[in-house]
Amino acid sequence: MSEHPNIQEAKRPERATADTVAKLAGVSRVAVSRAFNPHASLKKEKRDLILKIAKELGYTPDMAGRALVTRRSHLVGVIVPDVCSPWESQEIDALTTALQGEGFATLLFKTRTDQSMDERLLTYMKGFNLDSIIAFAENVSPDTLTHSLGRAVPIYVSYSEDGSLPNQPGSTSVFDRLIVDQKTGIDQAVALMQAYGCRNFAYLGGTTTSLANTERERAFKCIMKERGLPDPLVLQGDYTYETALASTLDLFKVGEGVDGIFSANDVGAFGVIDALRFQLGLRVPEDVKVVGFDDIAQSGWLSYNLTTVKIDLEDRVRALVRLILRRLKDPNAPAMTETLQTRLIVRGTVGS
Amino acid sequence: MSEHPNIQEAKRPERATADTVAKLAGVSRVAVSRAFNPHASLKKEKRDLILKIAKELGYTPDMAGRALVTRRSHLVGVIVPDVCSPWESQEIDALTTALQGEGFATLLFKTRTDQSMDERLLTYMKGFNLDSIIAFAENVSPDTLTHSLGRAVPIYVSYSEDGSLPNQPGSTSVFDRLIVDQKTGIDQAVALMQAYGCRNFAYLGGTTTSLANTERERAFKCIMKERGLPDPLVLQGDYTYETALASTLDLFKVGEGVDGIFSANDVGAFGVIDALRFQLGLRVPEDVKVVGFDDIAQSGWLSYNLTTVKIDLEDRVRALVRLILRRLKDPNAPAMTETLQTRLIVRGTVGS
DNA sequence: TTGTATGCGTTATCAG
DNA sequence: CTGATAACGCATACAA
Repeated sequence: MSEHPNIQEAKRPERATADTVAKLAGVSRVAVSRAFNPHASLKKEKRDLILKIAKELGYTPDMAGRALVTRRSHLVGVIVPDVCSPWESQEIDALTTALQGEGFATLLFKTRTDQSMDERLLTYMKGFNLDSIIAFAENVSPDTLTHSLGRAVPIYVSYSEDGSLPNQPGSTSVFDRLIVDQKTGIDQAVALMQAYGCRNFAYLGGTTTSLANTERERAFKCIMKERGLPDPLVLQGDYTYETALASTLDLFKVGEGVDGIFSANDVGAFGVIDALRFQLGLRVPEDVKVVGFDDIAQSGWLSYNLTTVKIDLEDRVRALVRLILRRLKDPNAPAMTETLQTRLIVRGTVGS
Repeated sequence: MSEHPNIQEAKRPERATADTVAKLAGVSRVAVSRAFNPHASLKKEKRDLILKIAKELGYTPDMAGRALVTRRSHLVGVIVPDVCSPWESQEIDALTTALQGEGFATLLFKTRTDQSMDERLLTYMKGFNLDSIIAFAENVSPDTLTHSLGRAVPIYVSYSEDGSLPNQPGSTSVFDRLIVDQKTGIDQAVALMQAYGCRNFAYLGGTTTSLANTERERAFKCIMKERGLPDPLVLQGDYTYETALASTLDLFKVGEGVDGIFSANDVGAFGVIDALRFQLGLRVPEDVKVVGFDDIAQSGWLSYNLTTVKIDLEDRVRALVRLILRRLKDPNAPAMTETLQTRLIVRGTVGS
């Protein structure tokens, strides 16, 4: 019926805009905006009408337009080296759920594990104007993050109370922290192994550049000393099953007599167990006792049934979300901190 | 030095904008825009100057502003019921990497598995103006997706060639599809089990509402018939380890004599194996042979060493990215399709 | 409570 | 090759 029918543009209809709704409702487009912002004042019946028409038209406020003026993107960036490692995927899962509940969407960024974080990814991320950033990758320093990202205050997960962080040259940048106190859980683990007669301990590490690993190793050695136990052997690792398996084979080729192995993560512990059982003909826990770290879902599976130090995932995610929300409420507040405890989950890989 | 020093605003500096760069470079802001769009024509030395100044100022084009006018958000939505299930986390990992390489960021959305997809999530997603959407969740129909989302053409993963899709009432909406031909792999699995003497088969399903499961079960039964084998017992499942374990216990409480179990996914197969070995005192593969589906990384672990039907993750992700890019190049193109093959990976859970 | 005017940061269009 | 101008969709300040 139109004078100039445009065949090409007929196919994919443009999204309804606030003006469309306003026209149909007989109000101004500001009223439409207000209808979608609960705190704005608008006569109830008018709001209801607008919302009804909006629903019919399938109208939703455009986040890009909104972000431009409110300076809030409702986007939270998550930087991970590996989405597919069980612990991280479980954390991302919980985090996404929690953030979604608060109206934020999770933007996933992957760093290449083998390579130091390049600037390109950071400037790329910056363009999205993230409201917050959580760095699970440990090869990117908070300084770099703070400096190269705009409004977002990064959240850094660290594993010791004394504020040690990578590459900080008298850093003045503000960032929030989640501190995991892993000493309690590790002490419980060592106590249990000791009670079951372990004398020769080995520590299977994660990636050497990893802060979590460095601090875990430090805490483990410290506790060994406190308990009057000899220094543990240290095995090279990288948090993967394959490396853990290989390292364990190496260990028993050379140094014999190890009867207790503490792994920096659960997946590594699985590799240790499989090497012992299927390649070395040793029994777990009778011959060698094994403890892991994380308490991922797979640790409860009967084939492994792993005794492990648990970081409570729900607690951890709640703490992260608290940090994000508080920071958004007051962008200029001083650095904030949350602390998390760990505890031992006793299953079948330490016993007699 | 300024006449009206503003103490409050001094703390968090505003992001540099195109105008800032333009002023310092002595050009118009359009030139700055062009400097960041490779296809735009701009004298080389001028572009270099702008890029250099931009780098010094830490300027990056704002995606929100850009999206507003280009109508491209560079955001790809991924809908998943569980990020933490191994197969999905591995797929998300690969997909994020691939998309990042093409300049897209991955936006993660979680659906509650136990509940049908509610409209709120969809309208919420719509606000982000996604360039594309990949639905790994199967409780949301492509019609709903197409209708309630704006420009984005959804990609649907289906498991049969005949176009069967959930809730399609003569659907006219356009959506692209990735079809997984699982029959080849399943046939190889049954052939192998048959060769090792399996006579009484059981099928452990995934979630009953899952399309993948429905088609997997149909294919399995069809192949059984083709090979002159009796109808398999069907066990209820939901893709989880725990349910698989419980279902297997139930199975051997009642119906004895099952000597071959095919699980709709690998994690389920792990549950089956653990139930057989640790709770029922049966040997795998000597007493019962087990085959899984997916070939997740954990299937190679020695404790399970699972024979399984593999979907090639890299192929799958490449196909998805191809679909996205082609659709963006031509938004009005007719529905597109990619097909994927499956094949058996032989390990230790079928043998003698 | 409501509407008008303005600006957020960018690119498309068009004129030079 | 370059610059001025308008537009994208929205929320805020201000005036009514």
